[in-house]
Amino acid sequence: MEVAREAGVHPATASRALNPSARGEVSPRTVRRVVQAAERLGYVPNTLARGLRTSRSFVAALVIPDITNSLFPPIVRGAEQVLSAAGFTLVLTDTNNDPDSERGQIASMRAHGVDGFIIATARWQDSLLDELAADGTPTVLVNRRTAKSDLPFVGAEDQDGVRLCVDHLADLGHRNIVHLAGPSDTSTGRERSSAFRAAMRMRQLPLRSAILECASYSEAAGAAGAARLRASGRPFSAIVAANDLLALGAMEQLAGSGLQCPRDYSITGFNDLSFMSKLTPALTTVRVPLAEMGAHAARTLLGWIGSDGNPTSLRVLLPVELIIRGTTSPH
Amino acid sequence: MEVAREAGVHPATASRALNPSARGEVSPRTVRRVVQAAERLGYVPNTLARGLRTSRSFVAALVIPDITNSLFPPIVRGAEQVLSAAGFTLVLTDTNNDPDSERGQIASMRAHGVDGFIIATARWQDSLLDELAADGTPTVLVNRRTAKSDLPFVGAEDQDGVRLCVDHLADLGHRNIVHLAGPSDTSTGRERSSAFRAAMRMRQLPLRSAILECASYSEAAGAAGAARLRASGRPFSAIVAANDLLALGAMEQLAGSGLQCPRDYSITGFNDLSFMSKLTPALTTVRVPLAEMGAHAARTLLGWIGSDGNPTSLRVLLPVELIIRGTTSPH
DNA sequence: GCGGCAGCCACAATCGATTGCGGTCGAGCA
DNA sequence: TGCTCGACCGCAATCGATTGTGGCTGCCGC
Repeated sequence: MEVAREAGVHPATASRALNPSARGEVSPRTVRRVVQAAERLGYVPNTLARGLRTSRSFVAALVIPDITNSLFPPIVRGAEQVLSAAGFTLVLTDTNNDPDSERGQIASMRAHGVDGFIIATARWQDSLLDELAADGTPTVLVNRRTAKSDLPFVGAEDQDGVRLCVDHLADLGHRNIVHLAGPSDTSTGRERSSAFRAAMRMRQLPLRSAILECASYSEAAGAAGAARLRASGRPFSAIVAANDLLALGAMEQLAGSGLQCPRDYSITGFNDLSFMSKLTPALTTVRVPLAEMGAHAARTLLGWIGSDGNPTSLRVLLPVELIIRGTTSPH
Repeated sequence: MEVAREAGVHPATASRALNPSARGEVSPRTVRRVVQAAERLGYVPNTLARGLRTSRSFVAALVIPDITNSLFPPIVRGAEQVLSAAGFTLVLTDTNNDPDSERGQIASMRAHGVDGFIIATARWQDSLLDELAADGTPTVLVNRRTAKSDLPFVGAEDQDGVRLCVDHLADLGHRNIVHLAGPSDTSTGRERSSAFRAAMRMRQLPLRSAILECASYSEAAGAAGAARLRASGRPFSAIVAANDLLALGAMEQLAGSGLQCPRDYSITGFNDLSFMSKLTPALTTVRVPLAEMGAHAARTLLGWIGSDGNPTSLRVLLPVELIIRGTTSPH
């Protein structure tokens, strides 16, 4: 406020004049003087000083494993838009899939007085998140969640998505459907695979050795999974991959051993990353409203921060949609 | 330091004990007591308070136009890794391609006491950046630069890239090569198009109505450019697009009027976004070391911040590489 | 035995904004 | 005229860390 002392008033008065909710305690004439002085000096309040006094920094942190994975940019964008519209600043941290560096980053963010976290890196057992939940730091999980669901979570209707895939393939006449599952230390891996099991049972299709868990959500892991599938000799005419990258890796691997999609087998992905529609054949996949997820997570966080109390909703699952393209065909 | 007063010493002493460079002024015994007390309490220094006193926040801001454009995530990642290794925090802001919101975001960042900026949204005439340059805020431009080059810039050898494309096409026998240029309010648009002109002249190829400027770097603008090219009746057998998205849009548009690539024409892109190698036909394009660009920009910024003086290098251009794939063929 | 020096630490100011409390002044009323 | 009340504003503490200055203690040398 040193600057606005240019108006010839006490910093306390200037502070009140500039603060809409305390402006009533200052005469309109003084308010005018202060506002004009502030404009003249191009005054920007020092958020650090304010944060120090009020312990509110209007900063929210978004923690993601790898920004170069096309899954995350839409989430980031959705969150950014909501947050900046609410006057919040987004700090992004990319943990590089490394729990240790995640720990460090989150500690650093807290030292910076961040008001809350949106976390997209949750593992199924995640002690770090348990700690955050325990000490009441406003934290919202997005895309993945932890086993204990004591933190609000914004995700997608994974179960629906997988069922749509299985039904679609079954309707096309496929019976030997296998699932390239995601890692079991992620909620998406677990839930999509259990949804696969349920959907297959519903259709009375064979489940024996129909699920292969992949080590990570990457093309390399998808290729490795497909290689294991081939090596096992297990007959299959269709694959439900737990996400798009696994599907891509599997297709590449199978192409290497002469299997063409959709001539020799069908495959579905999950997430509908950008460019999936540009591939040849274009990938049949489940579209997830990623930007909405980010935006909704941000809104949930803002609600929590604003209420000073507990979060409002504990779990929100956004609807998904099956996008049928070229990688699925009748059997 | 209230917390470390648990050690029974004055906060000033604790501060010095915890500060490696001032530790000499405190007896080893006291240092040990303070360090132990800090560990016991799980002390994390309050960066706000520190920043308030020292006017150094160890935060750097990265300003990008649209995180969902695959061009930017690698840059973000490269910068993030360098910054967090140096103990800095990255705050990301997505301006949504809107200069007004960019102004607001940057003002907000400065209020937060950010130590410096990395900016990927530079326009050719950019008053906002002129202001930043004028008042000495550490700022590094990445990918694009402004007309006045008073700010350090980290980019790619665009000239080389375009020349490689033209030479490659000319070597394949193409003579009627046209350029889908980027917007002229970006440095990349201007420089790639002037490089195109130079390369064509070098090869003694016809330049008449060979350059079509696109309104933005998007698929839609690329499609519009291709439509204009068709409508003009200008003969062509090859296109040098100013970036991958323009190439994609053009290919889609031309496919709509029956022209197949590479049967009927060849085309090259620029940047080598992820998934460009997965298309059919896979895009021949210029690979730009995006992550390196981000990392180098971050290092340049850190150098500036650390030196308290002026930036070291004013312009760095990283080498590019032509990746020949399926969209170019002999004529 | 006393002056001086150095090592170690405490005091207090500072960064910029917020906020409870108290003081001043003018108006209204008896 | 004197008292009260309320509007308005200033004082000073506070948030947590940093840092220049000064004071205390103990040891050394003369």
